[in-house]
Amino acid sequence: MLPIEGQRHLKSRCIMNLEYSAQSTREKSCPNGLRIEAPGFTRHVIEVDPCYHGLIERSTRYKEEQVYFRALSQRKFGKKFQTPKILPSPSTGSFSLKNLSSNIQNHEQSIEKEQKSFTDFSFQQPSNHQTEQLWNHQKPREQDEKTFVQSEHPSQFLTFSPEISTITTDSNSQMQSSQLGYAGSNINFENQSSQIKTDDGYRWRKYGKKQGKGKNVRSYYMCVSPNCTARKRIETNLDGQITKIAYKGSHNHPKFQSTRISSASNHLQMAQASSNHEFDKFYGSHGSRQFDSFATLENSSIYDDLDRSSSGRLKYDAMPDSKNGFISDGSYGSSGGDEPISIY
DNA sequence: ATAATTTGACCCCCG
DNA sequence: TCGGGGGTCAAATTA
Ligand SMILES: [Zn+2]
Repeated sequence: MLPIEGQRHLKSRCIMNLEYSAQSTREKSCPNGLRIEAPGFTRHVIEVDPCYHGLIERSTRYKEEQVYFRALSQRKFGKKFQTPKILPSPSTGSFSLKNLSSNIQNHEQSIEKEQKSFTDFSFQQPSNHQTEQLWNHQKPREQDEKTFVQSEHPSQFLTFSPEISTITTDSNSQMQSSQLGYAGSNINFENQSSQIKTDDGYRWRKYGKKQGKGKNVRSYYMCVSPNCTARKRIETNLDGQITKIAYKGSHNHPKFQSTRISSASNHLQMAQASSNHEFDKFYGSHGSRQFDSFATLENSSIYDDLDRSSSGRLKYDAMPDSKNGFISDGSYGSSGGDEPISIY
């Protein structure tokens, strides 16, 4: 699944290795540059070197300890144009990764991973005071530490002083950076999915992900059944372990999981799945163990209308005892959320 | 071609 | 109004 070198897709991305951004949560573009939101941090603004004005419009999320910035925005240039050849830099030209390796020191790992080139922006640190605190602790797990050392320049303002690069990454790049990284860190998606069952008899499609402040990541799923508006939110900690699961809305159909790959493990569901035809029994019997919390949800008329007025776009009527519309499943030890919870 | 995931961009609330 | 957050959309990618 991971792309291999020389694979078809070539992407160009302008990647900057910012040490400090390791734990940034997300970024937003702002008039003066890029705003980086990091848990615990006060906002950071990255000033963009003039030569990049208009070229760097937004950043992407960080992956591991890095933050990738994309230089051109599709919006600006049209979607079709989406593969920005990162312009040969105004100032410098493209470079190969070696150069940057020079600058960016500690990330050998990362570097090697990205054998492609990426841009390294050196940053200065005008004022950095409190910032660092964040850096120190927070480093999640082992891999990170070695991988990165972002000690020296935690800065609040970064300035790109680009040596730009032309990156031509082929897909492997991404894999290296992101996936590898994760893989390296003990848990990777697959594992977790396998070891921790979150299967509740429904099929969900992921539609969003967000890193919350601190150490949890929330993944949002919606039921794949047509017209079903049920949603599920899974929170995981840094290690990828699920710490909480919450539901929102109710299903308008029986459980169905037929499409599940008949992996040995899902027998029970299969059974139920097969009976999609009877809607009736669904209502009566579905109460499979822990997810009964659903029951509570169901009766509520949450979904009557989806007007849009609050979060995001759809609005659901406030549910009693629900947070943001999601009702956490009690059985998941909704304990603060740091502790991995065992499922099943 | 189809289905699912990824993820930057947005929306909305709140202080 | 900005900025911190939570949640969602949807085009692009992948599978
Ligand atoms: Zn459903």
